[in-house]
Amino acid sequence: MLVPGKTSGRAGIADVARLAGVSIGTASKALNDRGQLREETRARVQAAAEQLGFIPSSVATSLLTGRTFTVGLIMTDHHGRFSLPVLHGAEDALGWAETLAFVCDTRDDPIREQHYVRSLLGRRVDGIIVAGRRAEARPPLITRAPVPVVYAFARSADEGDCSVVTDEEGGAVLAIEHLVRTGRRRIAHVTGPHGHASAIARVAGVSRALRAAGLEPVGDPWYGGWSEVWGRFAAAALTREHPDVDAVFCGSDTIARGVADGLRESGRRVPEDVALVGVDNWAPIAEECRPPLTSVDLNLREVGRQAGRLLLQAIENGHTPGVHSVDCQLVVRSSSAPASGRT
Amino acid sequence: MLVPGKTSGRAGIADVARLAGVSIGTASKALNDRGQLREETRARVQAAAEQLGFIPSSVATSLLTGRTFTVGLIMTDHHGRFSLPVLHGAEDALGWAETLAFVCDTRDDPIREQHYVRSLLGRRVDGIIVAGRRAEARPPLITRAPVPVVYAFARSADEGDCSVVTDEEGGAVLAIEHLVRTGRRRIAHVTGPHGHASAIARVAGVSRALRAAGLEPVGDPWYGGWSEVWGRFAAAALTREHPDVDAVFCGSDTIARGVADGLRESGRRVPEDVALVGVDNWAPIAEECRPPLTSVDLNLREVGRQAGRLLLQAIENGHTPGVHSVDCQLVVRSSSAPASGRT
DNA sequence: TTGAAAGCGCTAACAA
DNA sequence: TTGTTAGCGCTTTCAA
Repeated sequence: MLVPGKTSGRAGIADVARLAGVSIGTASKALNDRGQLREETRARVQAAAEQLGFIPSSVATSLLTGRTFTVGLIMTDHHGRFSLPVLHGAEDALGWAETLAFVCDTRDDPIREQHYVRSLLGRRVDGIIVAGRRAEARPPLITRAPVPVVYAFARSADEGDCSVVTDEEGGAVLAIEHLVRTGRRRIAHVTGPHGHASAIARVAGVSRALRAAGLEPVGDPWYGGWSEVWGRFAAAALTREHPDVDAVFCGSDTIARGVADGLRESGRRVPEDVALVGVDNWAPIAEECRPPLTSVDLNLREVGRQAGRLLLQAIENGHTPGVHSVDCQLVVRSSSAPASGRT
Repeated sequence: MLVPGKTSGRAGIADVARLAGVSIGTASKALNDRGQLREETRARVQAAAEQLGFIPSSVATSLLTGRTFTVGLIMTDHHGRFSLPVLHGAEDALGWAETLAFVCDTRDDPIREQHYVRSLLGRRVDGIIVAGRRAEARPPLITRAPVPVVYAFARSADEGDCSVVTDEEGGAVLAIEHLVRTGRRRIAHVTGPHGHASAIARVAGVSRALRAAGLEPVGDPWYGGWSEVWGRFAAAALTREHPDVDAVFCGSDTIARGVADGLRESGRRVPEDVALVGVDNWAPIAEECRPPLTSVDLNLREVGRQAGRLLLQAIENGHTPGVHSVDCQLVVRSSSAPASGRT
């Protein structure tokens, strides 16, 4: 089955050495700028390598050094809305092709996850990033990994692990502060399912920020789904029950878009009568919203960047346990423009 | 810099052999079910491996066999709407962790692409999948790769390469046929920018299907952008210029959603007065559309699956040049329900 | 300044 | 049935 020595047509260092008329060891030194070599020799070897299109096999050096400059990125989020930005951030931190990432989509299946982890370990990855799909804590990897693991976005339920998360509560605070600063006083909160970790965190942030501003909430938080339908429904009910509402903070851009449509259809103008802020800053929704939606960006890319950085650090200098939190960022669009001259 | 022999705490086959009281060679045979061994020995070795949590280093076997069971997946599509399904399909074909994929996002930067390719080649990937972002042909990889390359979604401009694409023209035909079959006769086509490959292919499909049905197009194709704003604008203009229009085929779900809103706001009911079909079957848009949108699915996952399959085939049995086309699939939702009893 | 040789973890011939 | 050895492609001592 295994045919040894299937050295493809690729040039090896032996070919380079032969072409340059030096020994393999000398060629190695020349190519890696190590040791003491005559400049002429070095140049000759490099020219030979160039000519042959020599690309050193990192398989060989990995075997030698025990390091592969390779990590695993496990994503559980099938459509990638959350995992992709994390991947991009990780790529930033991993130095654009310095270290490469094996991406594994587990489809939320623990069996598959285990498979992937084993496979990654067999490939001797230097570390693993686990990118979750939601803000809930997730169970740690089943397989005990002999390499560092960093959880991104969804933190590990094990406090001894290293996780990077988004400060969702802080994001809500940002949103409310923005609304207050732009003159809104009657602020409602429409969010996703009751009991959902993100919803809980944001509700906490809303309360905190409203209290700090000396404002009463407009009714209880409105729990529902993450859909536009829910947003439209909530908008209708909200204007009926609290006709004086002048701002709505929504648990997601999707909800916010529904609220925007719902408000418009019940005769309220956005942002003149009611300001709107969503969460996710998901371009296809936020930018197509009428009007374009002010939104809290979860800064997932930065989460990925941090995760990558912490992973490299763990690989080089050991574990950094704990939950590392990344701030959200408010992206202002027209849906929250001040009603009048109030600033 | 390179510290040789940094054998981490991981168990190696030598440890397994020692624990089982056999030689390394014997341990290898036992673990790989090769050679003739006493059953008892095999079991003892396997137990030892189990106990030590031994996972064989594929780095070593890769060096030996010249095959890494690893591929590169280059994506140029930053938000992953097109590349992710391709990745998932590829994972299907690559046998869920049998072969692992390094995912590289080039951000459409040729320099970065070159970097990644070199890095992949250094890691001795068995092959490369290049997942494009649009239906336009793309220039082939700059670096001549000594391994098979398959282009997915965006085909290579070089006909000698192997590409897997979606049959966009066929998708348009599917849409028109569906509309005709459900009794529509005055069918308009609103699409993206003039000159865009996808738009061109779809326009061709529309003409073909209309001609086959013996119908006249309702005016020329409406070229614009891929946005909802364009859809809304087009809907208004369309109903003004062609009040008898009873169906609109849109170049994307986003456009279709704009058209849906535009129609509703000019007093047309969807689907009672006007049926609507989009392209992409992008859940967050198609499902949130009012009403939920019938859409042509590009079958990107199947594109990825094919690409993976062709790549493996190329790795094992050599190159399969040419453009391989995958059919689209119509996903029917309420936006195209028959107006009355006509079937 | 260069070459020769050992060895990374493992498999597969060959020897015992 | 088991052990020994060579070697995959490279880096790095150490000797020349």
